[in-house]
Amino acid sequence: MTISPVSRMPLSLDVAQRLRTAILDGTFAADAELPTETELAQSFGVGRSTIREALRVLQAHGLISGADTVSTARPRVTHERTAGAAGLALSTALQVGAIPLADLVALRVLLEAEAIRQNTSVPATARSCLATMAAAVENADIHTFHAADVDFHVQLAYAGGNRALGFVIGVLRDCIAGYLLDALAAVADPGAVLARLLAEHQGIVDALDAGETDHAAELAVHHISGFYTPETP
Amino acid sequence: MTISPVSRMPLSLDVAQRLRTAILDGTFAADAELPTETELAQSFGVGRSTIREALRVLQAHGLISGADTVSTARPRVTHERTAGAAGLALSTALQVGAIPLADLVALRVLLEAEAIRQNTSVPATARSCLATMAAAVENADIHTFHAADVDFHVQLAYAGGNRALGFVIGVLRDCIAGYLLDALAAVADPGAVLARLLAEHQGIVDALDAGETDHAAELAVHHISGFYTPETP
DNA sequence: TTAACAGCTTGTCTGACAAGCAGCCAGGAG
DNA sequence: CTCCTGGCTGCTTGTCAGACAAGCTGTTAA
Repeated sequence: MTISPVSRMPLSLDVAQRLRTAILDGTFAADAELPTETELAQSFGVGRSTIREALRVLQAHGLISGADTVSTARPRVTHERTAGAAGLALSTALQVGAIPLADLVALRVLLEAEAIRQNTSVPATARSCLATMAAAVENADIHTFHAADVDFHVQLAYAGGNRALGFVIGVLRDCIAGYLLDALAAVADPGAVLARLLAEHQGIVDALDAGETDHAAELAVHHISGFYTPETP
Repeated sequence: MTISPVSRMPLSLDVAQRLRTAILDGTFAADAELPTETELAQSFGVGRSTIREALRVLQAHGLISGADTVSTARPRVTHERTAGAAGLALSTALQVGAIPLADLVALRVLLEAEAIRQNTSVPATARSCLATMAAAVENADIHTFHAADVDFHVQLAYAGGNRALGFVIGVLRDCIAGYLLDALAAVADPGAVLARLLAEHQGIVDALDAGETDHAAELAVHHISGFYTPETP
C-alpha cells in the first residue's frame, strides 16, 4: 500500500494536475488570462521552470492557448483546442498502433455512410469544395484536389449533426491521407482518376439533393472502398 | 505570404515536433531509451530546459514514457500510452463541452453494434468478464463490475477483427467511463442496476451464441443507449 | 563477498538576458 | 489650448547557463 503516491510524482506533473482541475472546476474562467508564470510560481511555491513545464502539458492537452506562436500574451483558458488535441492524440495512437490500412478504411466507410444517412441537406461549404475540385481537375493539381476532397468529406460528416462522428471521420481521414496522396501520385493518368473521383462526389451530392440518402450512402461506400481496392476499374 | 512561419514557433515546440516525427519515423526504435537530456540539448543545439519542455509535450501525447513517477531512468519510446492519452484528451474535450456526451454515446452505439455484427463467436475473455461481473453483483462492488464491464465491451469489439474499430471503441469507452461510474454511484439501488446490466450482457452473449448477430446488435444498442437516457426503467 | 565510492541522470531552483508589447510622459505641431 | 507623436520604462515570455539534491549503477577496495 503506497501511502503517498502523489509524492512520487514530479512536482511539475502535480502542478499540471492541480491547474487542470482548477480550470475544469471553473476556478479560472473560460477565455480569461491565466496569472503570469511568476505569479503562478509564487502561488504554487515552485520555480518558474516547473510552472513552465506544467503549462506545456496543459497546452498539449488543449486546455490553454498559446503554444503555437511566440508572443508576450499570457496563456488563456480556452476550450476550442481540446477537440484538436484529442484528434492529434487519436491520430497518433492510430499511427503507432500498426493498424492495417484496410481496417481504417473499413471503419471510415462505416462512419461516412452513417454520417451521410443523417444528412438532410448538402451544406454550402461542401458544394464549394466540389467547385474547387473541379478546378483542380482542369489543372491536374493533385494536392489542391486532395485538400478539397478532404474538406468535402469532413463537411459532409459534420453536417449530419453528430460532432463525435465528424470528429472521428476527420481523424481517420488524416491517418489515411498519406496513403491516398501516394496512391494518386503513383497513378499513370491522374487526370482521369481525379475526374472519376469528382464525378463520384457529384453523384453523392445529387443523390442527397434528391433526398435519396440511402442511395447517397451507398455511393459513398463504393466511392471510398473502391479507391483502396487494387481492382479499381 | 509568410516566409517562415516556423520561426515564429517557440523553439521548444519546434524541437517537440522534430522529436515527434523522429519517433514516428522510427529513428528512435520503439522501446529504446532516448538519449539523455544533455545529449539531446547538444544535438539540437538548444538548452536543457528547452529539451525538457519538448519532452513534456511528447509525454503528454503518450509518445514517450516516464511522466508519472520520478526516477533516474531515461524516457523510452513507448506506444502503449497513446491510447490512454487519446482517451484522456477526448475526455477533456467532453468535459469542456467541445463534444456533447449524447454524440459520443450515439457514436459508440453505432460502432459497438457494427462490431457485434461482425462477431462470429464470443471470445472466452468476454465470458470470463461476465463471470467477474456476476461475482461483483453479489458484492455490489461497483468498481469491479465497471472494470469487467469495460473489458467485456472491448473484448467484444476487438473480436470482430477490425482493430481500428476495437481501438476507437476502447478510447470512447475510456472517455465515457467517468460518467458511467458517477451515474452508477448516484443510483439509489446499485445492486438492481448491476443485475440488470449483467442480464443485458448475458442476453447479448446468448444471442451471439445462437447465431443471431443482428438481434445481439440490437440488444447492444438498447443496452448502451438505455443507460444514458434518463428514463431508465 | 560485501561495502564504500565516484559518476551519471533526472528534477528543481535561481539568475540572467533578448525580444516584443503596453502604457505613460514630454514635447512639438496645429 | 488641444492633439499627436516619439521615446522611455516596465512587464512578460522564451531561452540559456549553472548549481544542487536524490537516486541508480558500476567499480574498487577491504
